[in-house]
Amino acid sequence: MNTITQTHGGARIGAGRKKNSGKFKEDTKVMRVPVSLVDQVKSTLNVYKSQLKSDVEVLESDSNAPSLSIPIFSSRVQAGFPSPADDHLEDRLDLNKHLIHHQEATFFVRAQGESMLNAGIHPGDILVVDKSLPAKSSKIVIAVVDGEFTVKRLHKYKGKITLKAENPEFDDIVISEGNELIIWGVVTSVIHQYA
Amino acid sequence: MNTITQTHGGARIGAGRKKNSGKFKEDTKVMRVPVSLVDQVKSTLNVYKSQLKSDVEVLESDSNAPSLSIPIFSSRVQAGFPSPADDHLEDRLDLNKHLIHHQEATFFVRAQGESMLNAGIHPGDILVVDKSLPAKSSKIVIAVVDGEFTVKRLHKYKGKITLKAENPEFDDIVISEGNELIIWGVVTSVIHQYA
DNA sequence: CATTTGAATAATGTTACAATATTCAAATGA
DNA sequence: TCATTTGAATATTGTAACATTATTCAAATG
Repeated sequence: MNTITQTHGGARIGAGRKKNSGKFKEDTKVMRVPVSLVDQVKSTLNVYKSQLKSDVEVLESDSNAPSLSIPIFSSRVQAGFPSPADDHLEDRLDLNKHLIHHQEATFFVRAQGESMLNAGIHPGDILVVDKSLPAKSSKIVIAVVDGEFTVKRLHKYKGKITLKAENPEFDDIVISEGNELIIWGVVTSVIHQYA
Repeated sequence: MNTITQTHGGARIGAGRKKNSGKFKEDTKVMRVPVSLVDQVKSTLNVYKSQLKSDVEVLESDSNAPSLSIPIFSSRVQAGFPSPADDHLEDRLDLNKHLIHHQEATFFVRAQGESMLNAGIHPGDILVVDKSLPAKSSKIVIAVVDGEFTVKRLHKYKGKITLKAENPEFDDIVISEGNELIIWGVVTSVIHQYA
C-alpha cells in the first residue's frame, strides 16, 4: 500500500445518512413469516410504499355508513317527468348498498394513470374494488406486479397471464416466470366526479 | 458439579422435534417490516393460523400450489390494507357522504343514450344530480327541452344557450325563443358498473 | 408393560452483520 | 469567491446467526 494523498472530502462531525431516510420513512423491525405469506406481505409493503409516494390512495369502506335512499329516474322518461317531491317515485337507491356487495371485502382506490382511459377510467376516479370476487379473465383488476401498483384488464389464455392496458399508448404487461403478480381485487365500478 | 447418574432417558438417533411441527406447518422466513405495519402483519398471521386450525387443509394441501411466482388469485388470507394515515378511522369512505352533498336536493338518473360518451357517460351509468347547484356554463346538466328529457353540457354565451352533446355523432341543441327549457339539476358524478 | 426422562432436533423471536444507500462539509480547482 | 467533487459518517435493509423455547420419542426405570 502506498500512501494515498486525500484529494477531496474529509472527516467531519454530523456527516452521514439522515434518520428515516429509507423507503418507509420510519423504523423497521424484522419478523418471521411463513413462506406462503411472504409474497402477500411483500405486496402489502408495496402498497404501503406506493401510498407514501402518493402514487395511490386506498380507502376502505365504512361499515358504519348510515343508509340513505335517493330516488332514481330513468332518462327514458320523456315527458311528465315526475317531481322528486312526489311520493309517487319510481325507485330508490342507496349507493353503498348498490355498489358494495361484500362490505368487508371492498375497498376503494383512486385511479392515477391514463392507461385505462378506454375502459372509462380517468385519473382521479374512484374505483370500487371487491377482494372476494374471483379474478376471472377479462375482469379489470387491481394488481401489484413486481412491486408496482397497477389497474389493468386481466387476461388468462392457455395458462398465459396478461394485464392489458385499455389505451393504445400503453403497453400490456405479460406475466412470466420471473414476475411477481399479486391481485388485490376486481374492480366492480368506477366513479367519476365532475369539478 | 457432582456426577449425576442418569436415571431416565438416553441418547439415540432419530430423536428430536419433527419438521414443520410449528404453528404454520411450513418453513418460515424473516423479513423486515416498518413498525407501523407490524400489527397488521401480525393479525394477518393470526388469521392464517386460525384458518389452518379450522380448515384442516381443505385447500391446496398438495393440489398444485403454484406459489412459486404465480398469483394468489384466491389467497386464503385477505389482508387488510395498510394506510399511512394517522387516524385509521378517517380512511374509511362512505359513498353517500362523499358523493351527495345536498341530500334533499339530490337524485339519480340512469343514463340512456350515447350522446355524452366523450364526457364519460355511458348507457346504463348512474348519474348523481344536484338540483341545488347553479346551472353554470360548461356544467353537465339534466334538462327537459320541449318535453324531451336529455343530458347535455350547458353553454351560455352572450345570452345564447346551447346544450352540447359530447359525441360528434350527435347534434347540439340550440335553445331559441320558441323552446321550453327546464334544467333539473347539475350532474356531479357518474357511476359506471362493470358486468 | 406403563411411566418418566432427557438427548436430539425444530421453531421462533431477536440481535448481529455485511452490503448498500445517503448525506453533506471539507477539499479542490476554476 | 464559489461551484463541483469526494469520501467519512451514518442509516437502511436483507439475511445469517444465535439463544431460547418447544417438541418428539426411545431408552431407562420401576
